Amino acid sequence: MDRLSQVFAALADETRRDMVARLADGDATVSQLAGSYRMTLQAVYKHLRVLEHAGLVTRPPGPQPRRVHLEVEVFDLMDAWTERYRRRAEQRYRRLDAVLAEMRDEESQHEQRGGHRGRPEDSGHPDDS
Amino acid sequence: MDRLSQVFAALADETRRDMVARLADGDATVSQLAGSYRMTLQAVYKHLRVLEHAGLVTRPPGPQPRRVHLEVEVFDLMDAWTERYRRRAEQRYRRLDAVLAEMRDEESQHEQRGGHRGRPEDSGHPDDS
DNA sequence: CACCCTTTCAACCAAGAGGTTGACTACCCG
DNA sequence: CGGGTAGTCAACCTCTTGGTTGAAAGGGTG
Repeated sequence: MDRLSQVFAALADETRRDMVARLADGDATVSQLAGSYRMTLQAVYKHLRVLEHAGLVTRPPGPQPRRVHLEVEVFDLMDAWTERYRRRAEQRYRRLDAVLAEMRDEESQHEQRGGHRGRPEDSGHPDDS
Repeated sequence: MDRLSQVFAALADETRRDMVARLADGDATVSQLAGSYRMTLQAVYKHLRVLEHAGLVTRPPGPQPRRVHLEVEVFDLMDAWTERYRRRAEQRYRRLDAVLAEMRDEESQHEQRGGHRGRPEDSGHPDDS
């Protein structure tokens, strides 16, 4: 499972998102966190491990009450991904607008002509995910 | 399952993320999409339904080759969420920096004094996810 | 109408995720 | 050293997920 999948999967769970929210206000220990949820400590611990494997959270080793720390930089990963495709889609819209504008221009130049219904499709996409 | 969970869960799958990438370059039909993956058309269709339920994709009803359309606005939902907690964590850092600076100041004012090791913890968090 | 292509539904299966209980390890403090 | 608290591991259960095959609708076009 690649990194991005792990991050998205980690945040797809409401409990884990709530933990992130909780940790944004300050580090906490496993048992402190467990106090907030109606499930066993072990279940909370499992959630924590998911967040940890996704890199959303770190637990610097040390003395007994180990504190869980949120690593917000991981959000940048998601942002980069979404931004990439948001941008592409927007560019496509702009291109489409341009094409439509062009068609309008042509139509108004030589008024009334046959219906040209060519679909500008089928441009092979370069297959990067 | 709430909306945000659906969106994150939808994007937690590599195949579905690739579909989003593919659709960012233009709408496509189910069978066109299916051509790109080494799984049955029905499996692709299932993925599409997940994306659709998450609101990441729409399929305006109409004549037979139904085209799948990407709805990038949904990304705003995720952005809003991440931004919220990123901001909180940053504010917390700033506050921590301020506290540390203050401690340094006090120390340098009346040089050498007893160790005051009060942990500024336990501020009840307002429990919103 | 009959055909063909696209889309959709349904039943089934293997693997994974979220949760539980129970036991075991690690550390701190008296 | 002994006990208590915090953290961890492991086995088990159930429900969901990603995938399969097989079959049924939908809807243009000859």
